[in-house]
Amino acid sequence: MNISKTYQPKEAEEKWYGYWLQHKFFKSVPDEREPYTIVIPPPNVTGVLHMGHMLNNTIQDVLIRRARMKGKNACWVPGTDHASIATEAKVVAMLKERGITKKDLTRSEFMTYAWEWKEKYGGIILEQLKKLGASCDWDRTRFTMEDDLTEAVIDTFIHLYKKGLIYRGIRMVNWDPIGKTGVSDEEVIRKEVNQKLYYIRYKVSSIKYQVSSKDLTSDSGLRTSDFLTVATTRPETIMADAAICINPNDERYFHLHGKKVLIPLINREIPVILDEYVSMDFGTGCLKVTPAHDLNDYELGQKHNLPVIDILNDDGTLNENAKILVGEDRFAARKKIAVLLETAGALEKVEDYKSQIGFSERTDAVIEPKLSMQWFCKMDEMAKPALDYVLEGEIKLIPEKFINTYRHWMENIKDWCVSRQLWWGQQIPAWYLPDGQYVVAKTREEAFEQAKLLTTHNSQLTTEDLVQEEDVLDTWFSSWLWPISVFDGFKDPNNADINYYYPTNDLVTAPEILFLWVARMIMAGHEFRGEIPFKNVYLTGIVRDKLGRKMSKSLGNSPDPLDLIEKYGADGVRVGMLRSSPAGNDLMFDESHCEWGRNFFNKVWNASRLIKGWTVDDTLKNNNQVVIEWFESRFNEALVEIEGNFAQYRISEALMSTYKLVWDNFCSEYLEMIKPGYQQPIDSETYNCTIIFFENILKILHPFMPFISEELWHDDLFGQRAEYDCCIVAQLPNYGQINAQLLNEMETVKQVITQIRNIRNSKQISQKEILELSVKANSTVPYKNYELIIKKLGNISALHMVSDKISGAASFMVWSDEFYLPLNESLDPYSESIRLQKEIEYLTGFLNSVNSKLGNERFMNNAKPTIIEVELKKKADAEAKIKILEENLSALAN
RNA sequence: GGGAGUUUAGCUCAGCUGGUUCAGAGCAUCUGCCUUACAAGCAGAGGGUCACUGGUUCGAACCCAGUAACUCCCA
Repeated sequence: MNISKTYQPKEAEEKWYGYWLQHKFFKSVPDEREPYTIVIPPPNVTGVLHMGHMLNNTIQDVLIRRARMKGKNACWVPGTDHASIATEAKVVAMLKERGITKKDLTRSEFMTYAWEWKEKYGGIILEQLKKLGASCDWDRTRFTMEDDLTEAVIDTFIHLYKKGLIYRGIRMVNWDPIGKTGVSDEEVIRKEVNQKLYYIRYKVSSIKYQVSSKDLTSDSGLRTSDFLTVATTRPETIMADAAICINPNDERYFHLHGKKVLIPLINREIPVILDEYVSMDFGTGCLKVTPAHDLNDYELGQKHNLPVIDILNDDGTLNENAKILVGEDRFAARKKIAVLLETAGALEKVEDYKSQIGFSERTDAVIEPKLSMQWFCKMDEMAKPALDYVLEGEIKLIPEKFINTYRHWMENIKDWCVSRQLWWGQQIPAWYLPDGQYVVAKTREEAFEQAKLLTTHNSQLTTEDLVQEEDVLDTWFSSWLWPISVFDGFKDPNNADINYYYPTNDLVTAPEILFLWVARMIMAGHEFRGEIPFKNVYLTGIVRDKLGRKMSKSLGNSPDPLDLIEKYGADGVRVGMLRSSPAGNDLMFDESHCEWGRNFFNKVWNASRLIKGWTVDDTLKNNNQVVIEWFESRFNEALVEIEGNFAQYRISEALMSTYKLVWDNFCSEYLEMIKPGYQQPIDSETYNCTIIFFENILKILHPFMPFISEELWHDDLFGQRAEYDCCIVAQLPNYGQINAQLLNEMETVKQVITQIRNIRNSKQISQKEILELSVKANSTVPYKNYELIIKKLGNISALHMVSDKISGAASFMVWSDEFYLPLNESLDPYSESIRLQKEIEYLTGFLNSVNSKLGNERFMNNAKPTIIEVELKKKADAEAKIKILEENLSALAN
């Protein structure tokens, strides 16, 4: 018998995880049972477990374990994502340590190093998930860049290209001039920086204009009608200007409509255009439009058909298009041009200015918006059915509030830029001919066949002349296929697995990737299988620290999940995470949650120690029948609650229901009620019932706390278990009868006990001092049935049913019943009368409010009959109680 | 700039169909207990202008409108 006062999780965690694996309880193969499937949101292969993963995977594990215990064929597919950007950065860092730079390597050499890195360090996170207790079918582990999944990516790209959904186009990317690469938005760190705002004068070139009086009174930047003034933080880009834009409603500038102006220093003529996009309040109200070097300007330029003049080289120096300062770095050029403008009399003033600037996460270079040729996937056609699935409820978002967000996004969807300027990933299967034309094909040979058809003038073309697109596909272009590709649905569209497991049931993920990932999986499901990929999407919150900051490595505010597991046990961390994390709401993480979890499983542990300490005496008769029946009812009631909570994905509520059942009802109430005196034996009937109750409790605890429940499942308490008789595969108990009257009566009895304890506390009478209790029952509650319970928990020696008040005794009421506790010391009549008066006062106020309701004709006419009934009962109860209290008060006076 | 959300006890959050004098839980606080399962515990207690302003209703934390603060997503 294990007598340790506290449960030691570590040993049990290792033992049982190994046991589960060894007995293949996580393994799933299609059979006749109903499937229940979850595909894991594949974590980055470079990743280490963070708190977000903990929450996310705990929820998935709870769902999958519950499904398993409900007799379903539960299949949780794990895997990792190749994460182009993050992994490539890791590999570059590794190479740097070895003194190798990426640009000295060929693509295939680089890929060799990258795979080496992946094999060595990748997938640590999956090992960490095991520590959490994740019951994934590890035999099914997939990787988004493994051969089969890569083939699926290439095939789907070609499929979409053939459908006309893939095209090339120009797009503004975040350019890192030091790293000489495009970086994703996620890798751009925005910082507030002190800058200067330069006010630059552009000369109006056509002289024909009329002077309006407004020009003279306006305090705008327009000093004379010969000039307009533009405020900019980037004077070095004026050579790339394509227009000046003003708001058409801006009265200050009506005279400029249709005019042209000259760029200072280079005297190139550009038009003044009108667009409401320009804010009249900011700067001078005149905006220089530089399509090549600003995203908004680019869009404005597209709208107004402006030329795109790119004046920057890849390294951030000015190129020939700039005409002046060619070869200078952009920042040096900024300083120099300010001087030139000043000298030319075109610089009106310079102001200090604060604004947000993007920096490259990796090189800390100021990000330069840069136009480049990218590959795109058309979205509008695919978005429509994906939107309908959600609007029509075929796919449920939990919580529902995300439907609005989803719809808004899907109705305003932009084409997806699928190319990335990296090597680690699936290289785009496009092949360029020497003349710049291209074909899309799976292999060089197929590409060559197609290319031959394109070239009429070049019969010399060989396969070697084709150059494959350098860019790889966006990582999401492989993850959007995940629910299909993990079951080989592309390689073999009719295989047993995909037919059985797809569509999957629940997807558990973070709301920030609702569009990046979830929406696209829905599109892919429809496009490639004509079916939804999953039925429910449970969106978790973001794990934040106590200050509300997102937990991140760079802030260093995230605890190491493995340390937490070490400290509080996997079970403790699991329930700690779940406790205050309703779907879609952020979780303010604090270690005290885990402490709470640890205390919870320790309570369960100690309950087992108590039961184990009992000796059974077969000759004893069962005095606890009413308690046993009550707990049965209470247990069934809790089961219904828990089931209801799960049905609505209120997982933290389900946990709280379980917690209350176990801690309050089972430990504090049931066990205390049946507990025999010290070193006294217990009757066999009560003991056997208790064992059954405890086993059922282990079952409902298992999805939340798999390790301790499995450990106790195999305790001596339950005798010898067969090898495969494990909690993980036990079937959840079915509901039985709920005796509502019994539950109500017990609530009343519990109140009586609380009141007795309360009087002890307030009168400073020790819990050990034995008292007698007299009951003047005005209701029909059969207190005698509960005599043993009241005696035991109230430390009462005798329970007298009386028909008269007892003077001089401490008294209290539960509903309309009167209770008297004669004390050794005499009561202070003064404070007792104050107490009674206060209570009467409160009840009178209550009664008045009820009476005013009942006296309100409109209430009587409109309220539902059941509500009126309740009010009438409240009135009767209050009146009866006031009457009794007044009697007691007058008795006190005599 | 566009969209979504949040605001309830000191803290973190519940409150589901509007109906128990305007409310619950855990943590924290206070009081008393080392009572032979558990001090990681037991028995109690205190603590609230349900962000603000209006409206609808017999009745509002809940429905509607507006305001404020904060958060997230997209650009």
